[in-house]
Amino acid sequence: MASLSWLRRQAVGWSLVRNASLAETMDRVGFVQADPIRAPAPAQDLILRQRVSGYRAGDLDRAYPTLPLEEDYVYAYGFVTRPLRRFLHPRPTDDGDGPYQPRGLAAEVLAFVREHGVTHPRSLWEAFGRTRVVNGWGGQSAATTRVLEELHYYGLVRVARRENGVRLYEPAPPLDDPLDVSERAREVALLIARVLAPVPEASLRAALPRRLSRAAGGRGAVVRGLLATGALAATEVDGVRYLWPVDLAPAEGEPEERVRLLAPFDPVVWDRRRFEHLWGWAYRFEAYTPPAKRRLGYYALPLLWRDRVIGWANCARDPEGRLTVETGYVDGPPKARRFAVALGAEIARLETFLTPRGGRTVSRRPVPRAASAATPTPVR
DNA sequence: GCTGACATTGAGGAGACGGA
DNA sequence: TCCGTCTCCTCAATGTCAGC
Repeated sequence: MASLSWLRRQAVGWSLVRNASLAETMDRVGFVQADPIRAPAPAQDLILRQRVSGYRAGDLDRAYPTLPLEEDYVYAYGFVTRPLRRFLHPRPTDDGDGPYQPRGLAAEVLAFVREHGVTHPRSLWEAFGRTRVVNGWGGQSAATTRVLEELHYYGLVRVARRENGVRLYEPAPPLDDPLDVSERAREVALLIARVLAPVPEASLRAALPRRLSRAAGGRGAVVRGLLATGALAATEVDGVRYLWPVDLAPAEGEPEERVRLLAPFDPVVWDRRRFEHLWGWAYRFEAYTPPAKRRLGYYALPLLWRDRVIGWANCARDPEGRLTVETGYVDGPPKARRFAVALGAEIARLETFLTPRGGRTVSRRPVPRAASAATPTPVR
């Protein structure tokens, strides 16, 4: 019979597997969410450092052009393995009226990219001007950049590489023989279920691509189909139904005695519904919260001890370039000395991860500090 | 209760540019 | 040449509300 502790064990054990290489890890996980905020490093790097031996910040960007990877949107924006492209594309349009057809500026920009090859967004300014449009976050972006994003979303261009975080696009190869839409929806659902396993059924449904699922009979039908064929296993704990791909073998034994500072978008903590059920408190990502209303910090990293998320940490560089790590705890820090040792080891690993390859460590000594942030309300 | 639509919120880094 | 300023790019998560 499954229990909350069993779920915690699987949530950590299934996700935080360590592989020798980046390619091996990407093959196993299939998808890694991206976020550009560097506090102290982009989310994709913070996620991969927990899963790839010897990983350093920026390794993914450096390896991307040589690995069979794509940037794409699954349940969030991130990096996927290339074989998944045929499940994600062609994307249905919102009106359901046939495949996406670029018009106007989009058609002109697509023609430009097809003619010139790898294209920096800035190089479009000369040809198409610098008209500004409101972006999805209320800010302003170049109209041509927004069009590139649209063409990328619909699979007509791909990200060739990044320069200082800026995406350079090139024409995407055409899709051979598009697959049946129901098969695509099932494969995407299985991918998401694997990344987030064990995942509450409601969370899995909410994460499925809306238009693709609708074309396949609806989100509920996609999940029911996977359960009916035995591709997904299920159990219920506290009235919450959890699902996972049936080929995942349950993790056995005691959780590793280790502290991990996770990315806000790490699969272990991504689903806030599951987070509150498994660990009994509400973690919130507050980069988009007004400073006066923040309780955990601008970019609080969930702090995992063994198989429990017991607090959070904010990392920054002080004026001398030293890494500062400010921790906070829901119920105070564990008293055991081995916790303090494990936290120190994690901070040292973080410092190494942030050190450029072939470069020198910016700071000699990390500076851990206790947080004075308000304690979040436990979930009842 | 579920779903979808919609509004709201910001920091870090790079490059261009102009003045000292 | 240096430095300060400005502009641009990067990214979803979250809460609320309406409709079913």
